[in-house]
Amino acid sequence: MSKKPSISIIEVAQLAGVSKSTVSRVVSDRGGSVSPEAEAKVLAAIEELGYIRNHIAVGLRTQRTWMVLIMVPDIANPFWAETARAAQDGLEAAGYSVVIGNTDWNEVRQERYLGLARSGRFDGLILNSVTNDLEAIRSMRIPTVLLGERSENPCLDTVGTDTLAATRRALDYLWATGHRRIAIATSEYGSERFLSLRRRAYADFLAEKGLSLDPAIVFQIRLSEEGGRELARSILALPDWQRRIDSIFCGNDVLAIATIEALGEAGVIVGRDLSIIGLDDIPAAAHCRPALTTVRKQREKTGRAAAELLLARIADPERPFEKRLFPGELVTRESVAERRADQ
Amino acid sequence: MSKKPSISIIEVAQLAGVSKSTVSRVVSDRGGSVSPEAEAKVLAAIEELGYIRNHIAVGLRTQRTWMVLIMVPDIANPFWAETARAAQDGLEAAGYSVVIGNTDWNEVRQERYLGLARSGRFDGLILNSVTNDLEAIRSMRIPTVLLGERSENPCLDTVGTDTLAATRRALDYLWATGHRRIAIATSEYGSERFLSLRRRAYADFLAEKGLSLDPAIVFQIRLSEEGGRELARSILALPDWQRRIDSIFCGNDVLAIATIEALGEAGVIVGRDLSIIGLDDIPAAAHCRPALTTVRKQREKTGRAAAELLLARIADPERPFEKRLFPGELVTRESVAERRADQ
DNA sequence: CTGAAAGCGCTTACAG
DNA sequence: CTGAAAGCGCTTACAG
Repeated sequence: MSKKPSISIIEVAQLAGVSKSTVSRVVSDRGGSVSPEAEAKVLAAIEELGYIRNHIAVGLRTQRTWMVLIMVPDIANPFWAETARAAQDGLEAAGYSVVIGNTDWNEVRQERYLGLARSGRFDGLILNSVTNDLEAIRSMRIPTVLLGERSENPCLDTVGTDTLAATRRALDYLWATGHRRIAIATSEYGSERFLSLRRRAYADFLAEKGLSLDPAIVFQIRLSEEGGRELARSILALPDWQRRIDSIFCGNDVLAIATIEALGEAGVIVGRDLSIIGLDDIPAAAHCRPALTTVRKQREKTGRAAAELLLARIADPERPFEKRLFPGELVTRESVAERRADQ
Repeated sequence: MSKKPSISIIEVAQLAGVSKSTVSRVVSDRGGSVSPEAEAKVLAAIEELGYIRNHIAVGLRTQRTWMVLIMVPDIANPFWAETARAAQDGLEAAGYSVVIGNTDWNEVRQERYLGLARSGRFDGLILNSVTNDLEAIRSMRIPTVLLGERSENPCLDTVGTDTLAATRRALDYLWATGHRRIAIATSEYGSERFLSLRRRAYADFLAEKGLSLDPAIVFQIRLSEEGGRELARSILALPDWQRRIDSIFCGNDVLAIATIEALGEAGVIVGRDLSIIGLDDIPAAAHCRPALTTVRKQREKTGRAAAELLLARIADPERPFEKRLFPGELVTRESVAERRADQ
């Protein structure tokens, strides 16, 4: 395990009896301009020496690393895992290696990864940003695609779900099943310029139905298991909560499922005492009890689209920004009760 | 989004009126040997120019990238996600950036990532290998720690759970609750030199109890949701299966939970008609119905230990190999029935 | 404390 | 088809 002497093209060239230019020509697969004999000698020397191309050096020279970084906020959430996997497929097919950065909803970590990108280590970035400072990301001038819409006029390529419409679909379903005291629980990146799309859909919905927005039932919460336990506590702590809330739209399934679980431990039966609807449709949504009614996001398509847009951006840095949003699809299961509409 | 002109220490040096050596001394944090005035001028120039250090170049020069790659077979499995997260904490504290590679149980992908490592992009590797060719990994001479014991005499640093003991614990519990026709379902990396530790524990257990090994109830299956559906099908396809199997040890929780689910759809009630015990204790184990009895692995400790061993290896490439195994802990829930011991 | 110079391992016009 | 040379952006002895 000692520092390997690191054999380079120079040694290969010597052994093969050619110049290092020639060695470089054969190892860099840009084909052409090497005689079969020379190539054979070089290949033999490479084999004999166990030469391995140093991509750090290649990267320095060519300004290309053939690596792409996908940054997600929660590696343990299957939604991200599967979206990343789909993107990975598309990128690898184009010759890139993909590597994942877990920001853990943490700005410091995100900054750290962005620093990596800035310092030339990746040819492209796919990320779900933990912050709203998209401008900072854009100004890095690294090909980037955003996973998840963050504003309506993007300054970056964007792929994701039409969150406004998906949230609306969930809310409409709650309404149709007779719910009138609908709460929302979602994370908030906290600037008024970038009011979360889920929150905006919620506000629009209430306004349209002539309902007033009760700040006490707008929960700002991390979209995680921990958030779910916290949400359950917040609900239960609300004086006379059953009068004030008959249903909750949760910002994602992980939160929804954890909330159901935590509420269950407190004796509240979701799907009867309280309705919960999620967003994502991760595998666990079908497995938990009660099974979660939710709005499905199209992970596969989203991931693939992310890869496509990134490849297009790398190929042409000047092309206009593109946004590709996919519709969500309602999946009804057991966590939403049917109430009489006049209740 | 055009190629940035990439301002380097040369421009900074010019603007600051010093040599690039001096600039380098201030940006490389090895402190020392720069006058306060020079430093101030350099810092000002950096600020004005928006200089960003190119780590590809640094990496080429210093042979250090300050990046570590963690390779896991299934990013969507919370077990890996959390273990990786713990390792990430330890590594970042030491100044490294960590990035995750998802091999998806795929040798080609693993090879691709190893290629990245070989070509100088990472200072260290933490991986759960999809193959048994540990020698190939060792011979790369890159600081590496294995996540998960693969053989008893390791040629690499290893951290993980004492799989032999953990499996044994699960089997003993099945025995203690009266099960006598115990099946096993786990993946197999397929060489006799490296018989899976789970399988070995199983064989030892049967031998000790004087039970014969029935190959028909030794299921070789991928440790995934898909594997669970396949396993359910295999069980159901076995003629007179209820006579032949009263319980199954599943190689991990993802497999166990998916199997419970699939069996449930076929009308088999786990915890009554059949007992299932898992390994890992992922969050879903507590949430599924019936809740899964399993053996808990210590993800946090494992991840931390991986970081520690890797750091130690990087610091001293010649130190003897170390193996750190943590015990598993039985967590009883609902998926294992209590049978009369004489049944 | 500071600068000139060599060099990390490669690629790429430029001649030939 | 092939080689000599310059250079990617940095670091690091070596002098001073």
